[in-house]
Amino acid sequence: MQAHLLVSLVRASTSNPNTAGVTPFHPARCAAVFHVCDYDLETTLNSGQAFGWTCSDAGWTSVVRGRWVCLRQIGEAIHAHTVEPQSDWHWLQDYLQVEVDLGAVLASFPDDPHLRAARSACRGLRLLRQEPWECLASFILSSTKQIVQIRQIVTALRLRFGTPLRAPNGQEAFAFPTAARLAGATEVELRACKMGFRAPYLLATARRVAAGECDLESLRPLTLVEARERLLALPGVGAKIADCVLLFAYGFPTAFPVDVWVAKAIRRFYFHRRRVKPVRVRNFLATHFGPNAGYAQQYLFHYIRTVEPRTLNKAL
DNA sequence: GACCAGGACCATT
DNA sequence: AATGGTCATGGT
Repeated sequence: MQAHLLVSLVRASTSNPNTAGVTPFHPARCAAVFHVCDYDLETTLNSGQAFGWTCSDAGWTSVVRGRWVCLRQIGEAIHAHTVEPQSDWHWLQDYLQVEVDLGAVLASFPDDPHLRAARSACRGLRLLRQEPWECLASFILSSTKQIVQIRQIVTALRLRFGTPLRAPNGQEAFAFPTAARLAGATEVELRACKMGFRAPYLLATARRVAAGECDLESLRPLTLVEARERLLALPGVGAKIADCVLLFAYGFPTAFPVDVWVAKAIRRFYFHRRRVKPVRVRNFLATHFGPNAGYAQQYLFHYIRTVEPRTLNKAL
């Protein structure tokens, strides 16, 4: 069934009654409200898939598709406001994936006890649709880093190399730096952002992307296998990071990133906590979780991290 | 102070 | 194919 999305636009300063009949909405406003159900914005923005959001009294702010934006959820409404007037909000609807029928996604999960527990522990958790370059670069920086540290590195990168943007009250914000901008940096400059041994990987991949040797937009129409192969050819991109980008940026619904947490969850929940051969795990992952396996992965990740964060290591 | 973090890569078995 | 070492940095 179609997700019932309602986009109502908040009256900014002056309303124009003459636009009725042409479009129900004022063509250019700086605020909008998305009515959503089964959507937990905070959980979603904090779930380790995107690293560019900061929370303040005003709400969650970041730069999406080149626009500064601030979000705040009140009940079943996500309020958004921007600096520049917006003629449409498809860029944000797409990023937030507000039209996805989460109930249908969850219903496609296999009905096993662990996913049932994960579903009730992760109410409203969504997958976003990020921009490929920002997602790819962020996850190159993610290897053996805690989520809080990935955020710190991404923030440092934005401040140091990011594209400046107008923010409210005459302030300045920074979008995630382009591949071209990072390609012109040095490894020493990148290391100053505390990314350590990941610096040469990020630099080399940025140079390939900036040089057009890997056109991230051209991956969109490819199959999962083809797109994965292209990503795996990039320096610093292995199976896990490739799958993150395929799931979080390109929206391949069966991409299934396996990090240390998901590996523990799989072993614990589905293999009696025993050591398993990688090929057995792969066969299991390819068959058990269904058409939205990537979503199931995100639920397992969030579930095992939040519900039992500390007892796990001893238990295993 | 030890252990670990949304890993990739390379050299050995 | 699969294990082990190495690579920075900082949270817990």
